[in-house]
Amino acid sequence: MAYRPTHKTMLRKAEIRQRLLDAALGRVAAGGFTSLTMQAVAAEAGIATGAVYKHFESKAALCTELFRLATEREVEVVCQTALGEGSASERLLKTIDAFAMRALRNPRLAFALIAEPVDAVLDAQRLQYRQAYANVFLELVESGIRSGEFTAQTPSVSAAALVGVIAESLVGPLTWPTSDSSDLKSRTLITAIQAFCLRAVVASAPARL
Amino acid sequence: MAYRPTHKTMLRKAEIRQRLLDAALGRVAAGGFTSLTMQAVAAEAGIATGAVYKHFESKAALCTELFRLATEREVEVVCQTALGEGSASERLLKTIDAFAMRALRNPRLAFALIAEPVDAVLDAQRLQYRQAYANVFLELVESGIRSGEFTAQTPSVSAAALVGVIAESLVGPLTWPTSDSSDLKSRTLITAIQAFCLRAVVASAPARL
DNA sequence: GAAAAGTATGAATATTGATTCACAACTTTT
DNA sequence: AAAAGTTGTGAATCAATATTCATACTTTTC
Repeated sequence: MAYRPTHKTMLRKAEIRQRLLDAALGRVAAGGFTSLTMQAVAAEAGIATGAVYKHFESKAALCTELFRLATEREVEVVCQTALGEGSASERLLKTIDAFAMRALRNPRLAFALIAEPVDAVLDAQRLQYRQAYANVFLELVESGIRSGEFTAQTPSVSAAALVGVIAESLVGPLTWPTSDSSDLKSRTLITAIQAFCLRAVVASAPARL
Repeated sequence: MAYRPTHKTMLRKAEIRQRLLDAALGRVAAGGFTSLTMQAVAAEAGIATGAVYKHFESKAALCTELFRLATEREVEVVCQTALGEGSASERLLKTIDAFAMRALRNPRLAFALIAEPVDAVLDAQRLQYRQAYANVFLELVESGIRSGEFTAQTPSVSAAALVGVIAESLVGPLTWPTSDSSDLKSRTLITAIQAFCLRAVVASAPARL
């Protein structure tokens, strides 16, 4: 034998792989999956087009990994909030806030992850992503029902509906490039969304937190 | 001079144009905008590829027209229900039912119209489409508030949120190919969605219709 | 430093599908 | 029926990208 990958080379390889993912994420955040070309990613990462294929089987593989990473992070944050401390209502409000703030801070990326279809593979992943959010809300709703804070309802439907409310209410603001996340409008918007969601699950008079 | 289009020829042209639109709609209903190729449309309409361009400037033009027709029809139906007879709550329930039934009856088309992005031009149109629905709900919500049936809320946000609830709750069932619109599951699903929406706008104890 | 294994290059190839084009066929006018 | 305008044909062209490939460079082992 004559060559074995060593720590140093593997580190280097991992680093380039990371650079590729970063470049890809940058692309998507800037112009959606549409603007994600292998050429552009390679160039941005500082290597030749062909070399990308030493790190990722195909464009689909790259997208898949990218999607997984991006969404894992997002879901993690939301999950933390949704299943943390406090009453179910409090957690619902906080979760909506967290989700919306993150989305408004990076509208293009949020849109790409939430709505922009690319191909069959990614679409399937996106469904998983939404499902992941829905699952978080599912637990939240169920705990709210158990504790008596929320009215009787079909938790799976409510969970999907909550995801829908949030996503749809944000698509407009996300698409219109008016996205000042520190803006007064954003605050007002988020508050209104929170109120809507709370009423939907609580059903009694809208608790003022 | 020597030739002027006459009634007969114009009729024939209009008929072929219609055939093209039908073929295109069929395609979209079957496999989304992705499967809408000029070749396929031409073949399905029984003419040659190039001839399509005698009827539509470009693929984009064809898509635009198709979208306009399909959505106009849908919005019309929903609008009729939403702004017709009855209390605001009744109308809300009926509207959700109408929307959902239509969507479940033709899931692929509904998905294409609601969510599948294609290009900038169409995306803009889709926003208009959703906006059109939102506008219908906006009037509905406002009338509900005026009549005292609905609680105080930000009507524009509620309108978008309602569109979101309905769309998102249906995406799963729409994507899973389990779509029996006459199915018991569909009924149950729709009922749950209705209840969620009603609570969200009414806020007092969930009216039993 | 030579062999082995891996990685990088980037131009060439392949693919997919919109669009064009030279030409044929059909309609109306005179 | 010849002229002029319109529509139809379908293969060729164009464009945009993903993917491959012959070749060159790097790193490790001996």
